Amino acid sequence: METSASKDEILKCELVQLFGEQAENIETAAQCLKVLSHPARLRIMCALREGEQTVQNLEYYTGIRQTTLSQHLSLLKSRGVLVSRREATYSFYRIANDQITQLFDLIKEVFCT
Amino acid sequence: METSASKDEILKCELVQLFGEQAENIETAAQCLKVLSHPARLRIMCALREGEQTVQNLEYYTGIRQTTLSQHLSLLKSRGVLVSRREATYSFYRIANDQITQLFDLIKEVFCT
DNA sequence: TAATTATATTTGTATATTATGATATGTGTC
DNA sequence: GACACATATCATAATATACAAATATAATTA
Repeated sequence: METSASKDEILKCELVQLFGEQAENIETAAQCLKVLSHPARLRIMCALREGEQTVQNLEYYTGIRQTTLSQHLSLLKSRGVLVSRREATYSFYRIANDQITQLFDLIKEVFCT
Repeated sequence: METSASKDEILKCELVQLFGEQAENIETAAQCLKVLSHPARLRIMCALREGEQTVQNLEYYTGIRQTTLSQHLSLLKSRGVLVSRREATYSFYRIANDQITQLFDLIKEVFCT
């Protein structure tokens, strides 16, 4: 295998062709997948699939304790997977956008069929 | 929110409805996503998308050092994401099945468009 | 204003992951 | 057998993550 001085250029070019416009996309994808790759957070996603929920409902549906749940929600939100709105004392969380929903649906399809 | 004695049954029932036949699927999905959720391993997947490659080619394409690469490959293989075959001194790695390929393609679509 | 409820943050600790250098194995060639 | 090459494994140190208890905040109600 040739290891010329332009190795890095070739490498970069290959990866761009393979993954898209910017190598940065890989970082973004890895970040998002990482945040989804936890049983507790997948359960949260399941519970949110049909629409927004309060934290207490999520606590009930997922069986995750409030402090832990709040931390997972905070992480999911900070990575753009979820968004939330406040109404009185309640926080409502929901899936941030259709792309995430689509990705989640395929994950479900791949692992649950 | 009611917190009756059958809370666990209800919870379990909800999750089964939401995610599939067994809650075990969630664990499996989390495991697989986790192993994909690393920039180096996504680059490996990119390089393998069009077919099998030797370790040295992967080293060249991804820019990951041999020891590190070998460990990532080992992890991907042990989780069923990749398979390998040996030919003389070379190891050829490839994506294990169509489901994984399909999942990877969607990830690419979601994050690179 | 005090008490209550819903949610968020902080902190400590245990565990997992990562990259690296050193080393080992396995295969073909001289 | 000695050597070179491709790949795998091991040990370790740095870093990241997970969970829970305690505490804080924010809105509501008595």
